Amino acid sequence: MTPELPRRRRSGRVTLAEVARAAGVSPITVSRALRGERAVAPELVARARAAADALGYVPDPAARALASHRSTHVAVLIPLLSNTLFVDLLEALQRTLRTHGYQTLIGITHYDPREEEQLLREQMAHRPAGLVVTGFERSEETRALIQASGVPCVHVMETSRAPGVHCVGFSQQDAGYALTQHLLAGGARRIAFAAAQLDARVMQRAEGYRRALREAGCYEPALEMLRPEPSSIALGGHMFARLMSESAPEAIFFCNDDLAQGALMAAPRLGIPVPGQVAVAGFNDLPGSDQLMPSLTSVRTPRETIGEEAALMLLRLMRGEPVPRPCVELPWSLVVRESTAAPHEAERPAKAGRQGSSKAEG
Amino acid sequence: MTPELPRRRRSGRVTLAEVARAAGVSPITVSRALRGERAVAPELVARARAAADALGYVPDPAARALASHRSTHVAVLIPLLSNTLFVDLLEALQRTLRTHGYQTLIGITHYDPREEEQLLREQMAHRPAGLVVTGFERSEETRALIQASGVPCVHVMETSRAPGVHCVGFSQQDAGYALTQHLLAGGARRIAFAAAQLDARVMQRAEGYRRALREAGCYEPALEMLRPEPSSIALGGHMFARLMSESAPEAIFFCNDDLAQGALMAAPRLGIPVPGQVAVAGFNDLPGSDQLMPSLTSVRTPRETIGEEAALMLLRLMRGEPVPRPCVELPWSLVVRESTAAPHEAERPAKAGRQGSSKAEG
DNA sequence: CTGAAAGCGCTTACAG
DNA sequence: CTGAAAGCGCTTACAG
Repeated sequence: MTPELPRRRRSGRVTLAEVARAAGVSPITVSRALRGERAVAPELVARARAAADALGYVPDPAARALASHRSTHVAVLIPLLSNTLFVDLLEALQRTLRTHGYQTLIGITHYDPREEEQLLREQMAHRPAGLVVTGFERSEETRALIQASGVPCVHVMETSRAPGVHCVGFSQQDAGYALTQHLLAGGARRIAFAAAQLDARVMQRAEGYRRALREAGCYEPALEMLRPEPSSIALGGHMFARLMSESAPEAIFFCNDDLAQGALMAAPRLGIPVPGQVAVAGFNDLPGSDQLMPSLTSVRTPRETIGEEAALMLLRLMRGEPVPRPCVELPWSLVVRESTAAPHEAERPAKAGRQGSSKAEG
Repeated sequence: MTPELPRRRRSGRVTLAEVARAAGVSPITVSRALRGERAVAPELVARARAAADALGYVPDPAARALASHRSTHVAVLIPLLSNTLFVDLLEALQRTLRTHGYQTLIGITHYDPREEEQLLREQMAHRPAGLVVTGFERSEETRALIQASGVPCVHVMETSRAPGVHCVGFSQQDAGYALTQHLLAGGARRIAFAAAQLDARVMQRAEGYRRALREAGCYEPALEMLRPEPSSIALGGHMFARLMSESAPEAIFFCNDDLAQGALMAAPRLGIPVPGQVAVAGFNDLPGSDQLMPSLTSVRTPRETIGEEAALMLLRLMRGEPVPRPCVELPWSLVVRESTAAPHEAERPAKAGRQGSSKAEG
């Protein structure tokens, strides 16, 4: 007959106190031993670890967060999940953070500053240990919220040398410049820039495009087609059709592979040979770009590495460790494929040169 | 001169006690009022709300979780994020849960039962209020873990009438059957089934395919090409090339649009007219399938609705409310496009029939 | 290097 | 319908 104990509110999980009792030390010592904090006598660390393992102890994140004012959550704000670019970034980020005991909370902003602000407010209520945000374009309120919170924050995809800013990205402008130079090298002079969404990164690519064309003395503002709506494969097809009928450029730099893929899919319907009549290039090198006919020239962006590096930087910040370089700029590479082959190349059998790619440092 | 108070560990946030003081009631009453629990006098509810708003009170999720043994986190386990299918599901899920005050923690299993188990263990440590898992295929340990935890769980993408099981999905088999019937109706007899990944849902589509062909008296096991590796656009191209050279079927049912898109992209390189020589169909209707040339016949799957319905079901379970139907089966629709056009249709101008789609209930 | 006390901010369980 | 007390499981801040 088990005695009727006073009603408890225990959750059934093994607690630190139980581990301490088993190990024959105080709960605080177990806490310190398990967290690797301070100098605890090696022997006690071993005893604490053994007892914790034996009992299957799992620290309670809620109790930990309440007592320490810091959770093991990292809030991540990205514009979209329906773009492989951000999925790759997120997977790398999440994998790296998880290895170090942190959970990732994802907020999807849909490129809307107010949505971003709302998401951030909600996430801040959960006392995240760290924060990852996309780029630098956001509302003043959001910026102030981040600043005032004191939560370590890493910016991804773009770079900035501003003091106090932590970021991991690459030079969108340099990549846009290099891609445009590649188109110029193919002999094109009338080169269009076709973009949608028009976020900061897209506009930085546009700047690279302009710089290259100005240097070559053939910048024509009329050859820019800038559309504010979300980017999509279908939109790429429409933009391609309009561009070809209205200004018939010799080459088109689409601000991302979604649009460029749409152009390549629309081309046979429109009876426009690519690259025979017009060269086409994209950006980000998304799945499918290497398989289309013709295969698509693009810029391979280092999103996995950005995710990994950003996670590592944030881990240092969250632990209060010094960060060697607050601004990490990563290399990208130009991937040259059939869609921008020079005329004489285009006449070769379709398969030739498909795997060709040249690298350029960002 | 501010008096030197004893060092506190306050986090700076507004607490329930402060709201209570401002409202002139006890903290418990404010707690109850804000949570809408029990019958609190309407006047006190109003006072509590007003005070909370005035002070900008945000409940501390960690304290709440610690005291109540339940968090506001919902753990979601999905195989991948690099497939629009799951992204659409997840976005709907997250949007609906967020509206009701729940956060979503995403775990990506990569179709690996051990990874799923590991992720679940980590997430369970955070006392999730609810759980969403993909399908029914998992390790016995994982199943036991879910069962023993007592955490409400909803299964998505597939359905099961097993007692005690909560699920939202559609009949993968019926959809596979209907798609195969469509191919038969186009006059094809030698119809191949080409699949990768081979998860439970893919094999249910295969069952639908087999059922339809057996009924028509033309099932040939040799026309099934089942590959265990992950599905991709490139793999679809390879499988298409092999199928056409080895068994030259009249139609191919690819288990998903990734593979089918790869086939459509490879076809012109291989000089194989689609649908002239072979009809091609996919599954899930992913972005790009309507833009390719020829556009791709597929099955539009109700992933957004699944996400929404699963979230609503889980909300009821988490609140302890009765669930009207524990197994929700949603309709899908057949989207007929150019890639399976009958011979006489294929000769019409390419644009004809592109937007055509017929609906069938699942 | 180790520990007893107090506290994090909430909710449960019990009274009234 | 309302509240005083106790407790959730951990860590901080202070001593020794």
